[in-house]
Amino acid sequence: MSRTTNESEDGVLSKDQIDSPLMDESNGGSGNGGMVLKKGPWTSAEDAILVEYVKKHGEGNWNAVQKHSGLFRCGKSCRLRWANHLRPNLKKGAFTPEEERLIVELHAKMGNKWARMAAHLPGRTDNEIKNYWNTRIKRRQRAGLPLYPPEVCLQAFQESQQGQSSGGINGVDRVQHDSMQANSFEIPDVVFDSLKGNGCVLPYVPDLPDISSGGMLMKGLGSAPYCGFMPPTMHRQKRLRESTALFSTSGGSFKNGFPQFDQFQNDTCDKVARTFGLPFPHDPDPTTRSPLSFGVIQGSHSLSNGNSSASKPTSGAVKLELPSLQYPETDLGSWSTSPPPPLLESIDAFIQSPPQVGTFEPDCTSPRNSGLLDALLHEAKALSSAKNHSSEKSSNSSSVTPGDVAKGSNLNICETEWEENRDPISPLGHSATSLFSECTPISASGSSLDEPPPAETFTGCNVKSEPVDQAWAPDKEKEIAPLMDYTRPDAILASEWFGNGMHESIASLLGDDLAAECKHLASGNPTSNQGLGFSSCPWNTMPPVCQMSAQHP
DNA sequence: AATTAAGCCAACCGCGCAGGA
DNA sequence: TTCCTGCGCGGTTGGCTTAAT
Repeated sequence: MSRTTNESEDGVLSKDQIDSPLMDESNGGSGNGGMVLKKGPWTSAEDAILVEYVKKHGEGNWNAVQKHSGLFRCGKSCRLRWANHLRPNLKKGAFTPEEERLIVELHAKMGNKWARMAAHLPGRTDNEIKNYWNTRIKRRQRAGLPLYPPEVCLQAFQESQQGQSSGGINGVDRVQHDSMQANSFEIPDVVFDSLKGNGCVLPYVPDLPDISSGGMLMKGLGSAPYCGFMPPTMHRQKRLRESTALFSTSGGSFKNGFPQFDQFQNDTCDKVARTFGLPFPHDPDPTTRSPLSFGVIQGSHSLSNGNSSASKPTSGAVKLELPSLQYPETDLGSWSTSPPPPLLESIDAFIQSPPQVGTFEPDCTSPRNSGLLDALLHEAKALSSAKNHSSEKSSNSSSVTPGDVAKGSNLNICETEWEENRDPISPLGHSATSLFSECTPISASGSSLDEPPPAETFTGCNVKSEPVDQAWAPDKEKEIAPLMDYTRPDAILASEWFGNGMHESIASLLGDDLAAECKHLASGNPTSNQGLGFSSCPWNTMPPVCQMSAQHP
């Protein structure tokens, strides 16, 4: 596994190596007494030295290694080498199917917490898992598959329902898990099964609207651990920490008492939601609803045709790991073939009776993230909730106005702009762009992952008000488009929540001009309760907003 | 056979946290 | 309280390997 190029079996460092560009001269300063540290691949000799050192002195105090062992490596490098390659009991080779499943489950639960995931996978390192996951994501994205197998989604969903009924994640009095540690680390080795019990994922699902609105709105594009879905401009790690800090510093509880781990869970939920098709809670058109429209659907073409699956490395084969798509019959089969019908039914029921956005406790939409806009909206919401909450739920459930349809083109333009302004692989990208790409393969002909259909045909702006272009993957589009929009940041604007006098509150915060704009947009919203998927009008405003929030530190 | 693209993985980098001085 | 150091984590990169053309 470990490549030891620059191998110099007989020595720690040759002069060439020391003089090589690999040597980190920048680190040769204070801590190293001007000594040049070597970079790059480790040699077996270095490994031996490090192993010997650890045997004598134990792990830790890595900076001392270089001082006492003669290795020209920085402490970090030593630690990394030890942890990833030299320490005993490391398991080498391809991940077994069990491990893969575990990783998926853990990731669904933890997000990009590689070290924590590694704790559940004896012999595996965080780096290994991370690499595996990233590769898997790429594969699945390319293949148009959902990141999480339906089973995981369903489990998560089921968990969420249980959790919702049992305690309410949104409860103010909910105990603040000390970050994820409480739930993720203490989880027994077995992972996902235990996940069922801790309700850690569950909370998210019901909160999807919140996620899509508050979370995304605030965070901009960044919610997903996803890992690869994160906008390059904003590191998730950073965001997570920031948001966590935000939560923790605000008295340990957000107004609604979202625990710190909510952020973490948000990630999970986000992922689960995406896998679900994200917007799953709202499918305004029952006719389009089907098991396939849930979860599997986005990638379901693959799943259903047995082409899915995540990497299914050949068991025991170290270097024989092939792209997951080459193992359709194995793992994929289990993931894709048969989501438990009962679960689907429950999901279906959930879809039929999704939590109305308007019914959200105001605090449920409180900023889980540290986005500026989110904070503003939340504040505005808090200000307005008292006077507006009860009376205006229906007022904004206005139907589509002609003007809305007329706006279609503009909206589409804006949507296009939005598409252009976001990272194609961001969580939002997943909900929209990714959906495009994921659906295209099945749809037909000329489409490819690289060539998503024009946004205009898929924006959802007109989905409800007028038939979409049926020429393009009609069925799939019907299923997905409505769902998709729900995941968009603008959905919140389209919701009752936003419409319920929110503009008034916003006016106090943003000024009349902005508020007027918001009001205008909100009033033009063709959907209200159920039409979250068709938040076409507000959509216009979102790109700049999201950009702002995304840029917000 | 040569070239190119994609996959994969080890290692590096930056950041933040915790503990101690 | 502030600063420093050590450490760990997560994201990214560089380069090797393999597959495809």
